[in-house]
Order: sequence, then structure tokens, then C-alpha cells
Amino acid sequence: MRHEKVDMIFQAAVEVFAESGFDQAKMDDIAQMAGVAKGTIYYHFKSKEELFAGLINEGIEKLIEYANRHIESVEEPVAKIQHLIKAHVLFFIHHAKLAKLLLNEAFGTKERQRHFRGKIREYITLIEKVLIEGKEKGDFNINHTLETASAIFGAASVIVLQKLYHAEDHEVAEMEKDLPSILETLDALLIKGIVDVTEL
Amino acid sequence: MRHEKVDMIFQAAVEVFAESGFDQAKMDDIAQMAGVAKGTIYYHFKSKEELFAGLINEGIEKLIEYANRHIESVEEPVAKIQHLIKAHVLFFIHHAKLAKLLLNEAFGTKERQRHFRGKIREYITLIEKVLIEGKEKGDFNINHTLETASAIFGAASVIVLQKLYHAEDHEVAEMEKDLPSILETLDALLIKGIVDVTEL
Amino acid sequence: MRHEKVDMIFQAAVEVFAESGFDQAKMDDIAQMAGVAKGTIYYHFKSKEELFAGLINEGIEKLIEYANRHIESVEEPVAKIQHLIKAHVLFFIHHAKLAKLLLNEAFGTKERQRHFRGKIREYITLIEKVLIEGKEKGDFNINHTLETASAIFGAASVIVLQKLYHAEDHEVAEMEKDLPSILETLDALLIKGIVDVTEL
Amino acid sequence: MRHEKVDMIFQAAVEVFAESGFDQAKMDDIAQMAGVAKGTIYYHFKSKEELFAGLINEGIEKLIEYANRHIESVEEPVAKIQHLIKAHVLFFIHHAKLAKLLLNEAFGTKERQRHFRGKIREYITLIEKVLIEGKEKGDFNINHTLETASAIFGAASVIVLQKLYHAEDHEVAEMEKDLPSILETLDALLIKGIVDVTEL
DNA sequence: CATGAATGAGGCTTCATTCAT
DNA sequence: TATGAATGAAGCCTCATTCAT
Repeated sequence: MRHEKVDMIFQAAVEVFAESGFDQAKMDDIAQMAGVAKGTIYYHFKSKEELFAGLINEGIEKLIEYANRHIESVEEPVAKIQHLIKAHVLFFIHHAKLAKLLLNEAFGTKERQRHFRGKIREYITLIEKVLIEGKEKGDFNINHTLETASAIFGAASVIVLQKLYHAEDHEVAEMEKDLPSILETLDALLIKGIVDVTEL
Repeated sequence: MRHEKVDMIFQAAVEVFAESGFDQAKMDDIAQMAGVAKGTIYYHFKSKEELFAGLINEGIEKLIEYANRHIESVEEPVAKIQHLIKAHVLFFIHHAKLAKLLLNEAFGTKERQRHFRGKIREYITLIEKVLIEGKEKGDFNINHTLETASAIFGAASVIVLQKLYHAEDHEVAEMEKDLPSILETLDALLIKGIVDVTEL
Repeated sequence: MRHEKVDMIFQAAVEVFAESGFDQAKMDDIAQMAGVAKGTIYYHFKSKEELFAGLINEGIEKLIEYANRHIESVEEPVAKIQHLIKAHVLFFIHHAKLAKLLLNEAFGTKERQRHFRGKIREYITLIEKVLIEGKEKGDFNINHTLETASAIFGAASVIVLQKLYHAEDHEVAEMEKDLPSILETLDALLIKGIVDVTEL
Repeated sequence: MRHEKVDMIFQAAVEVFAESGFDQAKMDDIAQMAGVAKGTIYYHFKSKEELFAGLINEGIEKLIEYANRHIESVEEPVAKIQHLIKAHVLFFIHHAKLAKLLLNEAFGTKERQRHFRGKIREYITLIEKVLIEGKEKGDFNINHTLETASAIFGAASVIVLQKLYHAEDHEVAEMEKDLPSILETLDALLIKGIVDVTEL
């Protein structure tokens, strides 16, 4: 297990970065929220950038793991992409702070953001893999798999974010009541565009 | 026509803000790029925030106008939503800097960003209106119009942004060659999920 | 008569300088309050300093004239110093803004303030002259005439200023109701310390 | 004992503020004179205003304490007011910088100055208390105690300030040679106006 | 390992002054 | 005479980072 203080710093950092964005987040605030001295952060992390990078990396890796876990036992392509979308939505709802961070900081020309996009690309590639698999099995009818994967990522992310921002104080519990309408919408909107209708 | 210097400032500001994001953008750089003294910016804009806000507002308004112009002469719902999506993609490609800004700065909890989300909401409402119209005409089969509109916005935006970031130095001319695959993808992915298949 | 606009600038300047002090007074505010363009001020005055200096000089000169007018027909020393003090108090009440300025800006090491102190010294010298006259006539018993003049200036000024600040929105009309207690106080406090009691 | 650097900052601040006034004093100068980095000041004080406020508050409190110490063992009213005035003069001479600051910045409409006037009012109230006490004992003959207190404050302050400014480079040692004439003047001028002459 | 006082580079903003019209 | 858009020097303040304890 990681050092206890490192965990507290990580938790506090997610909170503060999500609240303020990278630039406006203050190391003082992270230290205070983590209950450690500012110097302690620098004992464990080389810089603000590195702390943030660690955060995002770990976040996206968790997302990838989470998504993988949700689809590994599913064989049927349509069910698989549905599970993947559901996993995405669930993860964003349960890790709202991280979700905000991802969309907030994923775009931009700074070196840091370039790195994140690479990481996000990993995740989008995961989506693409499912699409390709379905295509090869003859269940999906997709010409541009990478573009489609991006579009799915965008659709699923923004739909959740909109809900999240619409009522910022929603507890996760409350957010869950939005889950059905979100999933239903994505299902209705995206699936028909993916599956090979000649099959139906 | 607005004052000449104000226009130069606006142009420079889009450039610099898009390049660096709000926080890392320097007023010095904007002034230099605009070819005016720093004080001149402050003669016309009260603050960095206000300059930025003006930019975004004008940007989204242009986007809304542009979209409206592209659908006003179209009656048939499916064609209308297709035209809308095409307009969105074209606008994002032709105003790449602004597009980056929108996605970069639209999320976050700062007051400024809250204001932008309100403005973006206006645009999403425009999308929704087209959806509702098609639904009322019996051509669309959609349960959650607002959610669907958000998802469409997300899908269309992210797909373009991914391309944009993939090769940052692409000239618009080059970007245009990506246009067909983007539109084809969105068309294939989204339209079937919107139209009422029982009609076909 | 002075140029109309110059007068308006002067009036506005008194207002603004009194409200904010020299440093925080903004030429913009003076221009606006005077109803002229900022450039117009610079057409008539070389700088902020010069405008201010002109103001103060004119103010103190007015005070000196005013005081002189009030004592020129008085021969008897005790009556003369009483008239002088009364004139001082009346002037400060009727030119509250200027009074504030005088006390506000009379102290300090800046060159400008050095100049004002010289001007104020002129006025204090006027007080001293009355004291010396009374002393020579054998009516006053004073050892240090300059010090005494300073003390009288301080006593009379601060007592009015305290009233002025105590209720800043007092109209002159209302201030006048404070006049008796102020004069009575100064009379009781200062006169006995000036006159030669052996005479009584 | 307060932290060492805070003391150095305080000392430097008195120096610089007294020399230039609040507005023209530069935080850079204070830092340099204190021998600390500019950031260090901001580590200990939230702003220029707060630093200044702390200074003035502490200064007036010191003045009040000093005055109290000088009168606490004195019972007889005339002696008491004489001791008070002497304490005032001594304090102003020994803390010339602070004295300048007090008169320089005590008048004005800025919030900050309003606060100081409140603090100065505390001190004037101390003077008034002595007057009231003497009046109740039947030794003083005063109608308006608050006005009289203000006038005494003004007389004593301005007389010292005039001397201070007259020769700005006077060492304290030299200033002390002015002490007798100042005290003698104030004594002659003010005391007779306070005491009940019917008693004599 | 942990602390928090200290640092100083860097950015936003203000405003007296100028000058072309 | 009068204007007001433009200027740029200068100052306050922030905050990531360091380092002695």
C-alpha cells in the first residue's frame, strides 16, 4: 500500500484540481486539504506538474481497467459496446471530479496536455478495438473506426458532464437517478448507427 | 464597423488564448501580437476576464448564426439535422482556434466558465429545437431530446478536435480533406439513432 | 474672469482631491466631473501637480484674504484674535473640502508638500502678527509667538475637522449649528492663555 | 516576542510610510529596507493596507499606553492634564515618523482613514476623560469637553509637527532642546483656559 | 520523513501624460 | 481651444519552489 500521506495528497489534489483547474489550483490549498505541510507534497512529488500527471495517469488507467473489467466477460459485440458505454458513464458519474478534470485539461497545446491526450488516446483505442472486433465479426457496419470511437467518447462524456454541471451539488446518489435516461439516450442514439442493419 | 484596434486585439486574443488557455495567456503577448501597447487593451476592455468573455460570447454567437443560416432554408427534418451537424463541423474546422477554446474552457467551476456553459447551452438548445421539430413531424423517434442534443454536440465536437490536435499544423486546406470522413462518420453514427425506423 | 472651463476644472478638482487625496485622485474623474475631456485639463495645466498646487495656493490665499478682511477693522487685540479665530472656523466650515485638503496634504516630505507648508506658514505668520501686535500693546502675555500661533492653528483646525468627519454628510447649514459650541470652546480654551491676566 | 522578520518589516514600514505617505510608499522599498524579499512581507501581511493598518493601530495603542503610564499616578487634575500634554509631546518627538504618519493619514475619506480616525478618537476620548474628571472635581471649567479635547490634540500635535518639519534632519537630541519652549507654550496657552479661575 | 518560513520571478492592472485630429 | 484614443512605466500581489531545521 502506498504511503498514507501520499494518498491523502492524491485525494486532496483531485478535489482541488477538479474545482479550480490546473492553473488556478494552489499547492497551498492541496496541502491544507490533505492536512500536510506544503513541503511534504514536494517531498513526494517533484512538482505541481508531476503531481497532476500522476493523478491523470492513474485516473485514466483506472478508467481503462474499469472498462476492461466490464467487457471482458462479454462476447457478443453489441452487448460489448453497450457495456463499454455503460462503464464509461458509470465511471464518470462515480468519479465526477476526475471526469471534469479529463474534459477540462484534455485539450490544449501545452506539453502536459499533449501527454494526457496520448493517454486518452489509449482509452479511445480501447473503444476502437471493440468496434473493430464487432466489425470483423460482421456485426458492425463502420467505415471509420477511430473517428467513430472519438465520437462515442465525446457523446458519452459530454452527456454526463452536462448533467454534472447542471446541478453541481448533486450527490452521486442523485446522479444515479439520471443514469437511466443517459444510458437510454446513448443506446438509442449510438447503437443503431453502429450495428449492421442489414443483419436485422 | 468596430474600431480597428479593437479588432486587432480580438484577433490576437483568440490566437493567444487558444494557444495557451485562459490562465497561461499573457496580456503582454496579446498586446504584442495585436501590435498595440498593453494599456490599449485596457482602454477597450476592463480586464483579461472581460476580453475573454467578449471573445467567447461573440464566438458562440457566430456559431449559432452560422448554424441557423445553414438550416433556415431546410424543411425536411433529417436533412435539417444533417445540415446542422455539417455546419457544426465546418465551423469548428474553419475556426479551429475558437473550437479549441470552447472545449478547453467550457468546463470548470469558475464563474466565467459557468457563464460560458450558459452560452453553450443556448447552442445546444438550438440542436434540441431541431430534434423536437423532427419529433413532432413524426420523423424522429427520440425520448430525451436535451440529452440527445448534448450527445450530438459532444460527438461532433470531439471528433473534430481529435483531428485538429492530431496534426496541429494542418492548414485549413488540409483539414478539409478530413471533412468527408468526419461527416460520413457522424452521419452513419448519429442519424440512424435519431430517425424513426418504423418509417423506413 | 477666468476662462469658464478652467473654473469648472478647478471646482471639480477641489471636489475630487478632497474626496480622495492627491495620490488617489484620478485625472479622469476630475475631467468627468468638470464635464471636459481629459486633454483639456492638460491644455490648461501642465500636470496634476500644477493643478493641485494652483488649487492649494488659491485656497490658502483666499483664507488669508478672508481672515484679513475679518480683522482689518478691528483694533482691540483680544477682539482681533477672536475675530481671526472665528474667521478661521467659518472658512473651514464653508470650504470643508478645501479644509480637508489642507490638513490632509500639508504634512509629508514630498516636495509638493514642502511648498504647501511654506504657504501655510504665511497664514500662521498672519496669526503670529496679531499675537505680536497684542503683545506690543501690552494686552497679550506670550513668550513664544510662533509656537503659539501654530498651536492656535492646530486647535482651531482639528476641532472643525473632527466635526466635519464626524458627520460627513452634514450640509453646511447643519454644520452652522455646530458653530457656537466650536467658537465657545476655542474662546474659552485659548483666549485666557493669551491675554495678560495681570491686566484683568 | 514577535518573529524577528516581522519586526524588521514593521520598522522598515514605519520608515518608508513616514517618508512617502501611504500611496507613494513602495512595497519594494519596504522590503529592501527590511532586508527581506518582497514575498516575505506578503507572507506575514495580507496587503499593503493591512501592513499599514497594523502599524497605525500599534502606534496609537503605544501612544495611549504611554499617555496612561504618565498620568496613572497623578491625582491632581491640573497636574494630570499637564502630564498628559507632556506625554503627548514627548511621544511625538520620540516617535517623529509615527507622528508624521498620524497627521498625514488620519484625515481623508478612504475606509482605511475612517478606521484610523476611530482609533484616534479613542485617544481623544482619553484626553476627554481627564477633562471630565477635573470638571467633576470642580477644578476645571469646561463646557464642551469633547471639543476641548480635540482642540488640545490639535494644538499639541501641530506645534510639534511644525518643529519637526522645520528642520527635518534634527536628531531627537536636538529636538529635545525644543521641548521646553513647546511645553511652555502649550502650558501657557491651554491651562488657563481649562482651570476654573474662580478658584484661584 | 516532515515542516513552513522565505523567496523572487512574473503577471495583471492603473493612470498620468501625450498627440494627432 | 478641445478632444479622447493610445501609451508604457511602474506597482501590487501571487504562488510554485526551496531549504534549514
